[in-house]
Amino acid sequence: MPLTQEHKLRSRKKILDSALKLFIAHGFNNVSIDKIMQNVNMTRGAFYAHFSSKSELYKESILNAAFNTDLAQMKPENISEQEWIKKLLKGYLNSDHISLKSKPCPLAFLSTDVAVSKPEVRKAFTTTYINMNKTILNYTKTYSSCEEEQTLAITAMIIGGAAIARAINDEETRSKLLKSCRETSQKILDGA
Amino acid sequence: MPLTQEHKLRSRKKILDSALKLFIAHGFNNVSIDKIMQNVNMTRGAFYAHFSSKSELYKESILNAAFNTDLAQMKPENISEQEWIKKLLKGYLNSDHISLKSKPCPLAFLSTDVAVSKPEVRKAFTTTYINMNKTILNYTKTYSSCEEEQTLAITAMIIGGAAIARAINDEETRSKLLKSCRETSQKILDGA
DNA sequence: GTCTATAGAAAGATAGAC
DNA sequence: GTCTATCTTTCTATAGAC
Repeated sequence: MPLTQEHKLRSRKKILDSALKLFIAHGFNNVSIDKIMQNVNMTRGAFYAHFSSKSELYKESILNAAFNTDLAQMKPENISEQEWIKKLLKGYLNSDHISLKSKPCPLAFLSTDVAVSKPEVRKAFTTTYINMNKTILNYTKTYSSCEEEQTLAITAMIIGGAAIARAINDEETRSKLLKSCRETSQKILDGA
Repeated sequence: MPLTQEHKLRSRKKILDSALKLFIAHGFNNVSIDKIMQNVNMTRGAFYAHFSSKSELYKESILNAAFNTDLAQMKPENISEQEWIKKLLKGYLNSDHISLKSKPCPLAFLSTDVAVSKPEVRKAFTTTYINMNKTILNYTKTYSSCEEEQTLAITAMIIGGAAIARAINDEETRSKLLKSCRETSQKILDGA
């Protein structure tokens, strides 16, 4: 790969990571292209060498985020499917995730913005959501009678739980909510 | 009550309803004060006789919406608590609710916007969320061993389910998701 | 590929007339 | 209480130099 192209790809990746972080932290409309580019030490002009519009950036940053989540990584070989899912759930319904200290789930923190976005953005969100459920089902079906209905309900619960936990500003309610979602989702899986 | 004050209250209520509808349909930042006022046949100047800022309007429209939900109304005397909850769940996880044809739940359709809003807005959201759980628990505890943990998990599931259903643009996935949440939430309540 | 400069549009909030 | 007019800021996107 030529040096210039590799350089371009590195720039692109930096822009995508910066964009997602800012979109989640402040909302799509509250983040200007200027701020995103300043965050990676570039200027607004350079942006359009990578993306044709802010909306395209949004779509790409969602796909990039989905690719980076813990769930999208390979399961470590030394632990079981059941342990892996338990670990993932724990990491998801965790205050570090809610406060964006760990890799954020675009499904939990962007839903409102996505609902009013262009079709291409909603498509990226939809694909990410479907893949999340498929991946979880592939793990859970190896150790429980879990079917699609259960994974759809569980992902709704954990995505909803994370979204609410981030929106509310009462710490006691937040930790009760996260605990309830952790325990109830685990129960559904174990009992299924 | 003087005629002018009654008139003012009527105007205020119209603005609040218009605002909520538009905020949910297009997102907080995509709705200008101009559009909200045009929607009730008034101009931007009149807005500031009712609210000091767009953010205050947001807070008040969330509280107004919470007051108007089906859950906030009295249970009809001729049906049981269990039937009432079942009916409410059905109405919530319903395509009419997702497409905003029935009275929308601010918790499901505003979470991302609220998460990046001013403390007063998040406070209104938090109070609404806590009240939703209290109200549900008051009904469910009359017929099942349902406790706070179950209501927190169930509201996370239905709020999350509604939020995702609105964000995705695949009709088949949407109806599968809503059905799963309806059935699983019902099972948790009946089994609790 | 990245920069600076700028065009063009839109928004929140205020001032003053009626 | 509601109107019109305006100030001021901010944003997306483009143009052209290097």
